[in-house]
Amino acid sequence: MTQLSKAYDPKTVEDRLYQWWESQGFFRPEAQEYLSGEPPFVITIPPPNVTGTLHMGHALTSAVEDLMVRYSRMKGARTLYVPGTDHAGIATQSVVEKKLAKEGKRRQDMSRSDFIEEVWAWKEYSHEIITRQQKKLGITADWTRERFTLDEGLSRAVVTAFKRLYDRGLIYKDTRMVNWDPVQLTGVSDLEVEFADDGEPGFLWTIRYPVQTNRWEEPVAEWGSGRWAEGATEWITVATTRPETLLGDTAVAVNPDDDRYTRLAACNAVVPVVGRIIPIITDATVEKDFGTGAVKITPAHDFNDYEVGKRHHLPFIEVLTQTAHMNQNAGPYAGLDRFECRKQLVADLKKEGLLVKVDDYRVRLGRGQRSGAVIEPRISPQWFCNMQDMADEAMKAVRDGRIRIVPDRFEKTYFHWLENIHDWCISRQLWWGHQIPVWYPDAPEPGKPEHFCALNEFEAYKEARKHYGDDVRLAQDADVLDTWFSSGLWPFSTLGWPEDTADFRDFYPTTMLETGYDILFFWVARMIMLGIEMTGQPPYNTVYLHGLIRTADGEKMSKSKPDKLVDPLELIEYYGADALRFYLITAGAAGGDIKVDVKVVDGQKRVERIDGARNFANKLWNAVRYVIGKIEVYQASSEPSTGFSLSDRWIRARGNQVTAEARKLMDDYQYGEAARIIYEYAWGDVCDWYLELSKLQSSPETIETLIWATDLILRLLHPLMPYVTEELWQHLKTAVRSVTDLRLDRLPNFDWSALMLAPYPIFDPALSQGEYAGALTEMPVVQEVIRAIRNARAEYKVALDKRIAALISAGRLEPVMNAQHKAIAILARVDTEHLTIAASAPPPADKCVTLVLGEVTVFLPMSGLVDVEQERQRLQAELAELTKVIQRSEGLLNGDFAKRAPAALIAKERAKLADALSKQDQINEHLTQL
RNA sequence: GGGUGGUUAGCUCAGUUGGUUAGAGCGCUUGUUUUACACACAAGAGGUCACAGGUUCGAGUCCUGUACUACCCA
Repeated sequence: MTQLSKAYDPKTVEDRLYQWWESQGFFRPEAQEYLSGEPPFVITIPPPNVTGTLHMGHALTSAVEDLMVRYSRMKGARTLYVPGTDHAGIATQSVVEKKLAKEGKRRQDMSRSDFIEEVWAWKEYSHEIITRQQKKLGITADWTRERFTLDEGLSRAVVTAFKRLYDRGLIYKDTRMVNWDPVQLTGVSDLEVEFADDGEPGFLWTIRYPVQTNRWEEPVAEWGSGRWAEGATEWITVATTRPETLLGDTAVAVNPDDDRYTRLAACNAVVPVVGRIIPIITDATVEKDFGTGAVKITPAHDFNDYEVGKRHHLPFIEVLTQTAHMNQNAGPYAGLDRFECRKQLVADLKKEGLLVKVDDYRVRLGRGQRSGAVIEPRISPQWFCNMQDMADEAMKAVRDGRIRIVPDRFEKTYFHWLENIHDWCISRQLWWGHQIPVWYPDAPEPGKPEHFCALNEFEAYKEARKHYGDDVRLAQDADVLDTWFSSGLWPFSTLGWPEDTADFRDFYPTTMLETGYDILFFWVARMIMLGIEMTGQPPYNTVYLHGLIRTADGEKMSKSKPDKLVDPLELIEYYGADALRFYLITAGAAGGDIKVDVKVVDGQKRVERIDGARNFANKLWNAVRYVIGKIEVYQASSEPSTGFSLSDRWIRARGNQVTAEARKLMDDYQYGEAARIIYEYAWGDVCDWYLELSKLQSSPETIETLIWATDLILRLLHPLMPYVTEELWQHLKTAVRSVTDLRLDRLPNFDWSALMLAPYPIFDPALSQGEYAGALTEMPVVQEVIRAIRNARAEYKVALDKRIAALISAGRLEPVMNAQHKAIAILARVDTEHLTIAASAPPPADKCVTLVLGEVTVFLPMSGLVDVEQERQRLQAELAELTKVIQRSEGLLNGDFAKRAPAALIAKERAKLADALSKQDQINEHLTQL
C-alpha cells in the first residue's frame, strides 16, 4: 500500500474524495447501502441568497446540517438533503444595481427584461460560487434534486399558493401606510425595518403655530419675509423630530384631559409656510408629558398620525415623493431632498420667530434592512396577506408537540411574535422575483371585477372574458412578491408540490429544519404557517436553531469590517474543511453565538481555536498510520494468540461506553458534547494510552483491537470530520484486507464501499459485562500507578533516562498488576529487573518515597535521589489534603445526609471515607518510619 | 417599556433530571529529537462558578432580587 505522509494534508484528500462520493451517487437516498428500521430523515437546506458568496454563518449551517445528515445516513435512515438557492428579491436586485452603477448604468434606463437578464447572469455567477463553497465544506446534499426559488416548478408553487390564499380571501389589495424604502423604491414588511437599540442622535424642535383669533385670521406677509406671523397673538407650541413634515400637517392634537389646552381646543391653527388652516383636535393617544403636550398631525407621513387622521377624518396631504424629495405640496421647498428641506425650513422658522427651541434627542429611526436608508411611512397600494388563522394553526402545532423547537427557549419568542401577528405586506415594487399573478383589464368598468387572480395569463383571460368580453386586454400586476413568500413554501415546493410527485409522497413532511435563530420570524414561522395551510401538515417535526457568528467583540460580522470578516474558504484552505467543521460544532452549545477571533499572521487569516481541531485531524492521521504499520509488521511475523489483554478489553469497553453516550447526545442534538467525548476517547484513551500499551503487545487480539478501536473512532467522528475519516478508513480497509490470518469474525465489517455509507457504531451489551466491566475498574488503577510514579519522578527531578527501582504492594490486585509488569516498567520508566509486584510487601528497609493509592502502594527507593525531609514534607501535604476529605466526609455522614440522601450515595461516601482513613493510616506509618 | 440570553482558570468556552476534590483547548512553568504524531509526549501551576438572599442533607446547576453586558420585540 502507499505510505501515508507524516502529517495530514487536507488538500491532497478533500476534492478527490468529494468527487468520488458524488460521482458514485452516494448523496442520493437511492444509493444508500445500509438501511435500518429508522424513519427517513429529510432536510431541505436553508437556501442561501444568490447575492454573492457564503460567509461563516453559512459554514456553520453546513457543518451542523451535514453532521445531522451523515449521522442519520450512518444510522441507516433513508436520508435526503435537498440543496438549493434563493433569488432573494431586494438583496440580489440591489447587488446587481450597485454593480451596474459602477458601469454607469441605471436600472431605470433599461427595459425590465434587459435588467432581469443581467440579474440572471449574476445569479449564475453567484450560484456557482455558493455551490463550490458548499462542496468544499463537504455537504452531502443530493445535487440531482437541487432547486432555485425562481425555477419553473417552484414558481408554479408560488402562484398556486397565492391563488389559494386569494380565493380564501386571505390575500387582498389595499392602499395603506407601509414602510417605504426611498432608496430601493419599494414597500417593505415590518420585519425588514431595523431600529438601533437606543435610537440615533437627532433633535427635538419646538415650533409654535399661530392660532386664529377674531383679530388675526391669517398671515399677510410672504413666508421668508420675517413678518409672516405678524399680528398673531395666540400660539400653540408643538415638538417634533421631523419638522419638514409640517408642510403636510392637517391638525394639531392635544390630550382631552390636558387643562393647558382646554381653551384652545376648539380653535384653528395655521400651518407655517403654507398657511393651511387646521383644527386643534383632542385625542386620547396624545401623551401629555411628551414635549409640549401638543403634537402636529401629518396623516400621510406617520403611522400614528395616520390612525389619528382616520379617526378624525382629516385630509391626507402627501408632501414627499417616492424618493423622499419634497413634492409640489411643499411650496417653496418643492424638489428638495427631505433632509435639505429640514435644514432650510428650520432656518426659516427661526427667521419667522416660530422656532422656540432645539434640544438634542435620541430619535428612533427605522432603516431599511438592505439599503440602510431611513424608512418613510408612505401611503401606497399594496398586497397584504391576513395571517391570523395561519398563525393560530402554527402555534397549535408547536403547543401540541407536532413541532419541537430546539433549544426550547425559542418557543417563547415564536409564540410572542405569532400572538401579535400583523397582516403581511407581500408586494414589492421590484423587478426581480415572482410577479404577482393578478391581471388588470385596461378599461375597467364599474360593477365588474377590477382584477383577476389566476395561475397564468391564459386562465386570467378566460376569467376576464366572462366579464369583459373577448376584446378585453389584460396587463399583469407589475409588482413581485416578497422573497419570503416563496421561501415559505420551500420544504414542499422543492419536493414537487403542488404536483403529487413521488418525492413529495416519499419525503414530505420533512424531518428537520435547521437554521439560525435570526430568521425565526422571517422564515421559520412563515414556513410553518404556509406549510400547514398548503399541505395540511407541519412541514417538519423539529426546528433546530443555531447561534450567530460574531466577531471577537461580539458584533455581527459585516462587510463594513473587513479585517474581522473571514471567508470560510480561506480557513478551509489553511486548516482543512474537517478542522473548520469540528471547530464550528464544538465552539458553543445549541443556539449559542460563536465569536470568531480572526487574527492576521503573515497575511494569513487565522483563528486560534481551529488550530486545535486541525491538530486533532493530524492526531487521527498518525494514529491510523501507526495502526497500519502494526498490521504490516504483524503480517510479516504472526504472533501466537494470548487472549484479550487488560488494555484490549479496557479500550473496547470504553469505546462501547462512548458509543452509547455519543449516540444519546447526538440524538438529543447535543453535538458539541458528543464531539467532546469522542475527542477525549480518541486522543485521551486510544492515543495516549492504548496505542502506547499496544507497542508492548503483538498478539492477534491486540492487532484486532487496534483495528477495532480505530475503526470505531473513525465511524464516530465521520459526521464531524468527514474527509480525514473517510480517507483513513479506506487506508485501514486496504491494510486489513491484506492480512490473511486475522480472526475476521472479530473485526469490524469493512464490506462497505465508503465509510459515509457504513453503519454508525452501536452499543454492544457484551462489552459492558464480565471481564469488560472488570477492565473498566482495573485499568484505571494501572494508570494511576503509572501516573503516580511519573509524577514522583518529575517532582524529584529524576532524569528521564534514569530507570529506577520500584516495589508495588498490590493487595488483591496483585494478578492484575503483575500482568501489567511490562507496561508499568516501560511507561513509568522503571527498571524491569528491579520492579517487584507482590500481594503484600513490607516497606523496604531502605528509606523510600511512598505513594499511597488506596488499595495499592508504591515504594520507590530513594537511594540518593531525595532527602528525607523533602519526602516528609510531601507526605505531610498529602496528609493535610486527606484530613480535609475525611472531615468533610465525616461531617456529611454524621449529619442529615446519612438520613436523607439516597442509599447508593451514602455507601459511596462511606467507601470514600474508609479509603481516606486507610490512606491516612498508611501515610502516618510511613512518616514514622522516616 | 416588555422579553430572552450571557457573566465559570490569563484567554475562548463546555458543564440537561441538584450528588466525589468544577472540566477542555489555547496560553503559562518544567522536562523530552521515547522507533504514529513537536500539528507531539510527560509532569505542573491556575477558579470564593458576577453579587446578595432563599429552597435543600447537598446548589455552577432550582427560586427571588441586584449589577453589568448582548440581542429580540414594541
